[in-house]
Amino acid sequence: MSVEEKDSQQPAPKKGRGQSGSVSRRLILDVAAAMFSAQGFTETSMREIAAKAGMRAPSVYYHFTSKEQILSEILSIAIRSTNLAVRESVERLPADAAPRRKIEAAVGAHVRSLHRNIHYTATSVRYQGQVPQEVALNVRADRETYADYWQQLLAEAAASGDLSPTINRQFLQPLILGSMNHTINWYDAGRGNLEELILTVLALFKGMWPHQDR
Amino acid sequence: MSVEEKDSQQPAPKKGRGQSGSVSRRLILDVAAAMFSAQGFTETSMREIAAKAGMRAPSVYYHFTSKEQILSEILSIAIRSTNLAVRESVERLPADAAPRRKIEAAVGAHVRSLHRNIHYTATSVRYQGQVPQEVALNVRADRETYADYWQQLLAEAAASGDLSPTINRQFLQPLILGSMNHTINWYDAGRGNLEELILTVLALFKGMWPHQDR
DNA sequence: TATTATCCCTAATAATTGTTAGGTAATGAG
DNA sequence: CTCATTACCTAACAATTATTAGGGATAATA
Repeated sequence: MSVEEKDSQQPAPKKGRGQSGSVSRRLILDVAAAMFSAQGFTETSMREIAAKAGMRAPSVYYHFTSKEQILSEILSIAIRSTNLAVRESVERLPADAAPRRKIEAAVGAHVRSLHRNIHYTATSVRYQGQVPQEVALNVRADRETYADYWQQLLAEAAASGDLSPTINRQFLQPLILGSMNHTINWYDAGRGNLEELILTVLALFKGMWPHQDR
Repeated sequence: MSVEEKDSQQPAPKKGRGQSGSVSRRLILDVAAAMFSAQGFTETSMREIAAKAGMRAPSVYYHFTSKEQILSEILSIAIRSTNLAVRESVERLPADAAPRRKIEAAVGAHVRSLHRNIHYTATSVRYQGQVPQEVALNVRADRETYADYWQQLLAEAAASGDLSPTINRQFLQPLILGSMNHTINWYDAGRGNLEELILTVLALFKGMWPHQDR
């Protein structure tokens, strides 16, 4: 109350001797994600990360409290961005769209999101259940939120009879997400046509629908 | 010629002060595979491996020349055993079996092999293209042999019209293998029914066949 | 019994790791 | 100009790592 109020003002504090703080922070995340996904977490040292970000290892600790925090933020960014992209693509459909159309939209958005920020998502996919405990706790909520959304989509499809009865629903979600996630290991988005990959995934998964017509 | 010939005789050298050599060797591989698949390669130390095998770290070097050699053998065992199981299951079919039946047999054998030696295969799946260079060179041949076999199965199916034309064949193999391989991350073979998982995979993939009937 | 190969041991080494302590140059505010 | 904040730096540390050197006990062989 007694202090000055500085509402809706970006501080824009250009200080120090190097880059702006948030720029360096994002740069560290970017290079760390690239190296974690290519070599692995433990195989990447703080000295390597710092070097590629144009600084020395101890300077990284000005932006992050530990190496694990870097990993934790990378995983959160990956999961949240995919979660957001998938939701938006589904909500962009007509309100009365069939569950099958929603799931097809979600598949496309998931694959596109995977390959748009490949370094982040590849790190996320590669470290499922293999991250240090503290990191796992931080990311668990984001993971469950996303998994729940897919379960909801599938439950809608099942309720409306859009799912083939020969499909065990318990296995469906991990099978679908797993096969999409695995594309980060072999699909080179720089060379190929991502939309064609999505169409092939949808064609391959036609077995989940009771009618084969489109 | 001048030396004694001991043909077809197992040496069976029970010596030293601990277990028989080959028993310890296999034990080291088993515990290492379990820990590599659970924690990762770099996150597992030679001291830990040795402890679980009932010895001290330097003793491991009596059986293996390096930590990387242990990883290399684990990967080879995983790939070779799956390769063998898949081939045998296909060759067990009638000689004139349709390509579709062969692929379905291969899918079942692959999934069963994955979950039979889960520690070895999980290590293999998790370290695709992320292993030290020397290890990658040793295992590359085994990997390519197995990949070639699948390409052959798929080529047969395509030639006989058993493959849906809307499927991009270039993406088919990695998509199929990827979704199966990813089951090691979520499917608990101890609890569930593996054969039901296989049936669900086959049902889900029905989109690859031009006719939906069976 | 003497010998030898096998299988494991203790002790030690050099290298690398994540992280902390404490300092310094640049910038903007007063 | 003064001063505080920001964003980096060098130096150093304790811990852990894979690996080597060299030794000793066991058991089959001769």
